Amino acid sequence: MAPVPDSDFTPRQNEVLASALRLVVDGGEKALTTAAVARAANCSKESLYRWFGDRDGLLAAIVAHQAAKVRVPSESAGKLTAAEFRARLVTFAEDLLSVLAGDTSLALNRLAISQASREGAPLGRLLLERGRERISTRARVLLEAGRGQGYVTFDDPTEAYRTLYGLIVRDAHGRWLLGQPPGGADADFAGQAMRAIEQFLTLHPPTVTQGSATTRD
Amino acid sequence: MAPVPDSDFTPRQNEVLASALRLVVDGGEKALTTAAVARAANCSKESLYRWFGDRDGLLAAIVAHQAAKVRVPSESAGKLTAAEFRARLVTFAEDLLSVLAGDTSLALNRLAISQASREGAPLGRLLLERGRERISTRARVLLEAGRGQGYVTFDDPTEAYRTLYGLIVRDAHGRWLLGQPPGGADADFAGQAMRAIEQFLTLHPPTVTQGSATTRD
DNA sequence: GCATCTTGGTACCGTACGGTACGGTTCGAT
DNA sequence: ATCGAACCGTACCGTACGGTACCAAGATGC
Repeated sequence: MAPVPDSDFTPRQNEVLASALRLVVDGGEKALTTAAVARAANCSKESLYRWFGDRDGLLAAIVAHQAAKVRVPSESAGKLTAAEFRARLVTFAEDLLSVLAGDTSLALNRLAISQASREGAPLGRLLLERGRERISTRARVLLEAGRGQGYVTFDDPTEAYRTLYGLIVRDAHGRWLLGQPPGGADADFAGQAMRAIEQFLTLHPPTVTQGSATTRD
Repeated sequence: MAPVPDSDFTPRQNEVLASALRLVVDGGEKALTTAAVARAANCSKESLYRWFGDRDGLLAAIVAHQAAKVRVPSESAGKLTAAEFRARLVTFAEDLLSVLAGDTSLALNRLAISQASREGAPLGRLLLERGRERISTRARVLLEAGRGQGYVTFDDPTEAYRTLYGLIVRDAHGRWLLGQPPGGADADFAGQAMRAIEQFLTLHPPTVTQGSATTRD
């Protein structure tokens, strides 16, 4: 039961964390004062401190709370045709762009980045381990499945994933983080995703030419 | 002569801004209090406010000050051989990685990102316009010169540049911003640069096979 | 009814920081 | 020599925020 305990937080605490997340998404870190959280969540500051220790603990809890609900479709990827494999890649790319462009992702990344100068950078590491690492794992599983079928070629899955990431995201994430809204060509996630996969498969071509369903442009 | 007026700041003011930059590089935004700046720069808070208006003005001045000293090698790129063109691309890639991994770049990007939630996000726009835009312009000039000679193929220079950026930087900048130090394979800027250019030229191959100095694998 | 626990609400404290005022000093202009 | 501007150093003020203490209300057990 408890398919995923969300985190080690009680329902009430998760409720409070959701409120806090709303605050930080809307107003940035500056808006995330303990008093504001208490008011927004209808709880007392004393409870906040009892549950999360201090403000940093609250921040960490917010990140953990959100990271816990990053559900990876698990992919399974038992047996795929070449076209299915390609479609999975495109879907992954679209998902990645959607997530990175989302309000919560941007807000949490900004939060973690702004705290990254502090020694240890626990928030950044949390985000890397529970966010990016999960996503990259999903992609690597998919890539290795494709390689097993000869749909794609590479030596190091991590290296291949990083190239894939670069082709999908390019400089968009950086621009979004700096406040430039996803407009213009950015917004066409589907088109960006297809282009990226096209390029990726050009760099890591299949060993067997099967189907060649994709028309070059 | 004042080879470049740095900005519209007096030498003394630039000196103060340099001190402030040191502060923010070392200790993050939290360390950048007006009192600390005044102490580090041996100037009075009153002067800070007279010169820069308020704290936000100071932040903007710091960004402008640093952006002003981003010197682009201008490239000129009059007539290049294929090998020279390729070498220029590799150099650009190495420069880009070096800059992005540098302390000041990371500190200023963190600063601008942490303020990006504020409406208008003036710091982020400043960084985009005076930092990234300058760099991308340099790259686009180079790319168009290469296209003129048939060393590379693309339709839209901006699109091509973004792909180039993605292949060079991949997810490294994001990881660095989150506090993960440039270690392991990341640190090999030269190797990363060569790989990226190799991949880029594979995606945007020359129209004329001249020299073919690079062994494709 | 009574004790105990948890939680919400409010008041409070200490501090840190943005911003201002003022005295003293240097330095160039006249 | 004198004036005035710019500037440094410091003291000061108001506020906002992190963190704590205290009290009231409901729940639970006996």
